[in-house]
Amino acid sequence: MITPISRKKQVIRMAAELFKDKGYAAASMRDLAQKLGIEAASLYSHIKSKEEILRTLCFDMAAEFRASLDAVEKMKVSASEKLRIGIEEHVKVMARDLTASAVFMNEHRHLSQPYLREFLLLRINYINRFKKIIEEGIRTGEFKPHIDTKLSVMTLFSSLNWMPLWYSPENSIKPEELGRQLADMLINGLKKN
Amino acid sequence: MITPISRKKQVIRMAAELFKDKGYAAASMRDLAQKLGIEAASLYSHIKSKEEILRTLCFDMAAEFRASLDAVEKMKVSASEKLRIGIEEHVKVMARDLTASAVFMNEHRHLSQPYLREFLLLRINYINRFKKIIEEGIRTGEFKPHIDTKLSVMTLFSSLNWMPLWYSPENSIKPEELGRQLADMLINGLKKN
DNA sequence: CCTACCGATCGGTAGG
DNA sequence: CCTACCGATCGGTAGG
Repeated sequence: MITPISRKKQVIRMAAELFKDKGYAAASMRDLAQKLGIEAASLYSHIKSKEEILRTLCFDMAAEFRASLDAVEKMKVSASEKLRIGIEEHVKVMARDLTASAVFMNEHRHLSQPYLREFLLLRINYINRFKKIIEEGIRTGEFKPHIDTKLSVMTLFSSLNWMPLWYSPENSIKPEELGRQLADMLINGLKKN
Repeated sequence: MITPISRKKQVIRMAAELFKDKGYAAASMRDLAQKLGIEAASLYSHIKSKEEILRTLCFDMAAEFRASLDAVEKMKVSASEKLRIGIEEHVKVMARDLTASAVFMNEHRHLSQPYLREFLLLRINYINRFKKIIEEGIRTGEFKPHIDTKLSVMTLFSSLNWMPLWYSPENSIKPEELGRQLADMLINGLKKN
């Protein structure tokens, strides 16, 4: 009875690749079955539905992001340090599964209700926690007083969330170094000062 | 004979909204027909195929981005000024049609060959032109010497390209101001210096 | 712009 | 995990 569990995970992992490559709606269960070398109908002995796979991928990633930020918020460091570490940890979580991260970001809108609503709440909550860090940095005088926090935080997440689409750890820098450089760019900018 | 042209544009505009909201693959021609108050079959007297609409949207936007960058490159200003103006103009082009911009960014992958290949070439070309501006800024000493130009330019485009998904000009700052702030954040960072 | 319709493909089930 | 199959929906065409 070890097989069913790991086989289910294998199905989900292959589905993640397929959803990333073709998009959720354009990826068929027959495509997925072919990747696994089985018949389409056989998939349903491992999973309940196509959307169950998407739900698993999206909510598992959400839980990981949340947990990483929990740890960062507890740290007794300055706001700019907190932001830097938060960015680095977010990158680390994505780097652990770039495929699932891409699905999380691009395909969550295909969740049906009430899951979609729940997902969006988790996401806005996560974003707001980062926004509070930026606001703290403005109050303490670490960040510029005039910055638009909503714009800043959305720009931050845009940069972070697209990373899984172009980053490949093989022929590039390591995730830790990527996170460090990304944080440096967003906090300190490109310009010499 | 004025009707056919504007009606076709109307079909494309409605399709853009639908593709943005549901994604290209999940948006059906019957959905589109319903939005226009006609039968699905009637769409084909205005357009040749579903993909023709996507092609029009993607390549029209690409042409606008290209034209805006052409103008910026001709300017006799410093690299950091060129980057700032390039960002502001990119935002302006997007703001002119946020819906088409969102489709351009999120749905282009559903183009079939050889259009997909052509589109990706246009896009990599555009990105490389921005990369050269950043490299110029490093040579002239305006930007930090150690920055990873590929990472920088991808971060830049991530920030820019997600904008159509969260920005709405009604209850927020104007496009020009958004472009200015976005450029400032990416070039100068959040930190006070 | 409509009615009528087509072949292909979809997610999923029954029963083994 | 398979064979056999279902109802629904897809993009698109013929002919008016």
